[in-house]
Amino acid sequence: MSIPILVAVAWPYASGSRHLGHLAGAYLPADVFARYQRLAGNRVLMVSGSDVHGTPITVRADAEGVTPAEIADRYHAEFVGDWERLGISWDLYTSTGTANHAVVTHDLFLTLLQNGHIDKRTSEQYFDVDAARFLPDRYIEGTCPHCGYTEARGDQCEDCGRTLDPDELVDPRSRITGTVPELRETEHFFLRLSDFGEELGGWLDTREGWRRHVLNFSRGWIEEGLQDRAITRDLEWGVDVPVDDLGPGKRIYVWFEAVIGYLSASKEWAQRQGDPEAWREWWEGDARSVYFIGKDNIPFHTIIWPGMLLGYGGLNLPTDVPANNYVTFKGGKASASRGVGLTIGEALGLFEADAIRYALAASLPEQSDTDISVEEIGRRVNEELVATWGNLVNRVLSMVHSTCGAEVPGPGSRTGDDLALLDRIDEALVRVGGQIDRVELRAGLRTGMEAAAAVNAYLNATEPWRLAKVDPERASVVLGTALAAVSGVRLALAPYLPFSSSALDDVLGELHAWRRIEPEPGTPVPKPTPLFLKVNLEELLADGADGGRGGTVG
RNA sequence: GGCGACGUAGCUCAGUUGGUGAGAGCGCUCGACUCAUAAUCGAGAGGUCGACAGUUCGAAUCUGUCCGUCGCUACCA
Repeated sequence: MSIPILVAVAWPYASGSRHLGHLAGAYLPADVFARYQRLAGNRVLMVSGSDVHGTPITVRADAEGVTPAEIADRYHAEFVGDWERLGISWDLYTSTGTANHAVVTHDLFLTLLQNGHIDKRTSEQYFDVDAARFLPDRYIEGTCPHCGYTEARGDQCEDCGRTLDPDELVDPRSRITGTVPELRETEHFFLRLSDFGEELGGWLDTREGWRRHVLNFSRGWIEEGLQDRAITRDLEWGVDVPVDDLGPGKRIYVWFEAVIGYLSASKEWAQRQGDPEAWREWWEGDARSVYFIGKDNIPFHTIIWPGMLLGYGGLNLPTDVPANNYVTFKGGKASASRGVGLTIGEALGLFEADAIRYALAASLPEQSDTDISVEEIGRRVNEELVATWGNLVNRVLSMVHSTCGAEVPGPGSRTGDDLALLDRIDEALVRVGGQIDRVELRAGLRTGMEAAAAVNAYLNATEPWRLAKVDPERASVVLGTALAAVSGVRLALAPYLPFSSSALDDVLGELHAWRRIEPEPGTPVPKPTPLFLKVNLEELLADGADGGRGGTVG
């Protein structure tokens, strides 16, 4: 039975490099899930893209003296390169800067407006007279009322860490002109989230299999009472507002617009397929939609986006939002800007892609935050990935090469022990499939590695290197069995380790289904090269690649 | 301050709705093997499950208090 499954993945913010925490939080788990579902025969649509709007990008652009588009383009290109090198298997990776995205955003906005879920309200905001524009919180500086820090921003004091409102600042001044801003009335559109509180609460109560921290967090939000939220801003950079009664200088705010990316990307994908209506298969009826995000994104995906979908009507709400917790580096929250943890690019300079994928998949913060370091990644790679799996492949292929005439042997007559091993592997495949389907990805990887260990144990028990001298026929059967078992383990690990998996295509055949395949007898088996490189930790650390200082900041 | 969590073997982490003697990987000790990237396999040692009090026939698992850690509380997403 083939099911349409939308794999919706958090939109990375194109304001700077993403780090391993982001990778472990959303992109890697989504990719493992999607790769498995495709092998299982389901119709996967995996989409995401770069989020290119919002204030931090304009702040960075101002600081560097370039346009926001240049910042967004730079990091979008970097992300695309990261995904390529990591093997993240998008059906479409786009951005929120496309014309299509604006069209879809306008459709959502206008429909919600027409349905009465968006209204217009007036508030007071700081206005820079010289620059003739309203100022986002981050564009206002002043003295922190709590600690006296003179460079505090309108949204937060970076010295004492407290969050602020701009009107709390002593001696506020504009970051653009340095003049004293004045409060002026401004109009903005608001999403009437409060319209959906009851319905969303009821919907959450029907969710089964959701992670506890995701449900707790979401219910907490609803119990506190949903606040209507402004969805436009006084900005020049963003999707424009599709009605003109607000006047110029207003844009749709990123959090409203970015989540729409899941839908606009699906539509863009359909258009590229030459079948503009094809997206409906994943958004209507009996489709599954699974949103892979970090925990900081939970309310946007369990409250706000579902609310928008309810208000729009006719589209599926998320089936599951298996949000991850954080990966910390030596106890500190990863942050590229503070030099804590490794960016994806830095990590790819130190480790092979599959090595990174393995180490992170083994440490995914599915239940609680997990801690990682360069040393820990290296240890996982050397003592688990290389020792258990890479070495198993190498020892089996080496023996087949040297004792089976350098080709895949026929099955021969397998004994009960041989068949028991293969049964064990097939059971593991069923288990791994179930675990990945439930997004228990660490457990699935563990199951796959245990299967590899079982093959190692089988070899130690049957000792084909000795049989080769006394009973070549039996040795051939054992090695053929071991190779068939390796074929199954390789499939179990394929969603996690796509590069090393496909490196075995020549000997073991290409993967097309979630079912162990018998290697084709007679297939040439050359002298193997190691599947993974061992990590030289001392060298890495001597080069200063310690992933930052770690520890806690602030 | 408010909110959400977390504190389980040396390290990193699992422990569904409370109930056979508390688990895994790695590390450590001992043993087997030597085909394989000094890799593998087996056995073992090691924890009063942060502290205190309570509910219960019975709690790592529920309640309260305390100590410690983290995240959120943004016109970041």
